[in-house]
Amino acid sequence: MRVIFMGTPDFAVPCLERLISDGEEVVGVFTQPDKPKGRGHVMTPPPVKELALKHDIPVFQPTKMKDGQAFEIIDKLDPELIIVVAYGRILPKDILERPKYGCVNIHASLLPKYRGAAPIQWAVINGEKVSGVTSMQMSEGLDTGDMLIKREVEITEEMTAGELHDILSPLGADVMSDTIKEIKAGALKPEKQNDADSTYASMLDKSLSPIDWSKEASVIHNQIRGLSPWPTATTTLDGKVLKIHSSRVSDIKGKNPGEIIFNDKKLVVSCGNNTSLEITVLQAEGKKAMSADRFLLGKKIELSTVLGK
RNA sequence: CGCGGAGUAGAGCAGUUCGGUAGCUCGUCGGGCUCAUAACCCGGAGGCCGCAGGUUCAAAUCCUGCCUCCGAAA
Repeated sequence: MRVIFMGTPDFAVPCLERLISDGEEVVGVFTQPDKPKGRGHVMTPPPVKELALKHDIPVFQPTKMKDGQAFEIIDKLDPELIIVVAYGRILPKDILERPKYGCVNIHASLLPKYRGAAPIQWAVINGEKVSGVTSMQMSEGLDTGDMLIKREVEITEEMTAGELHDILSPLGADVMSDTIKEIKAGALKPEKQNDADSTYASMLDKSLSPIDWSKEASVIHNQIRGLSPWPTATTTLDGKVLKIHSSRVSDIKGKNPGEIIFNDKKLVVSCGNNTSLEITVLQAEGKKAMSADRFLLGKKIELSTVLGK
């Protein structure tokens, strides 16, 4: 089948790989423009672009989708189907309707929950026990299209958003592959989303990072793993920012929120409602991430020190 | 030329301001104590102080260049 692939970050890479290995005719790849990245602000192509170039697939990186130029390109490529995975752009109606089989999106949540930009992270932050991948027939709204295939995975207590990402990303490729098979077979039964049940997962930013130690330990734990590896939960110690990468709910009885109540090989912090949280992996300014016991070897933290102030 | 921080024993750090014998915590190895231990006591090994050059009687420390890592930028 003649397919155009649209996607940008790592999450989308397994899908493009699968399209290629499934033998689909990928006639073009759309991805976000290169951006300055890393130290020295080196212009870096998105992961999807690198893969596409490796396979000599034409790459397009328009800055606008609505000015008609994108449509023109797509019209010439004459695709039967467009697959969209974490592309990061809204497609106008004329593009959505151009391919014979329309546009299919692979979304990293169980729709209609967690529509939007950061479904994986918000599922973890909210302490969900399950997540998954949904493929849908795209419509004009944001992630509102009819659902085609849905697959679930469990979110465990200690799982981070990064780990869930790495599970859902290849699962997305499976769902995509199956969806295309069924399109060919004409076997799909699109299911409408119940808008009343929908929730929206907005883009993450650093304003979500600071930890409020007066919240319960489990809530903070979810925040920490949901914001890992980016933008990461943070607190402060001696006026310096500490990134908290990983934690565990402790059964020690908490006292004043933010207070260190255990500093021997383990680092345990009081949280709200007499709960407490063990910090297991953290990162000081200018340093690499390290386990709490190693951090304590070089930095003595007195009991009753209060974090976040 | 984008900006900020950092490289010292296997790990995490101090020492650098003001040049003068390489330190701490932990690990590791050996011994001791103990019913026993991840606990406690004694002892040992382990370092081109990121690399290269310069200044100096003398450089981890001051100067110059380079390398690597982290942050910032989503």
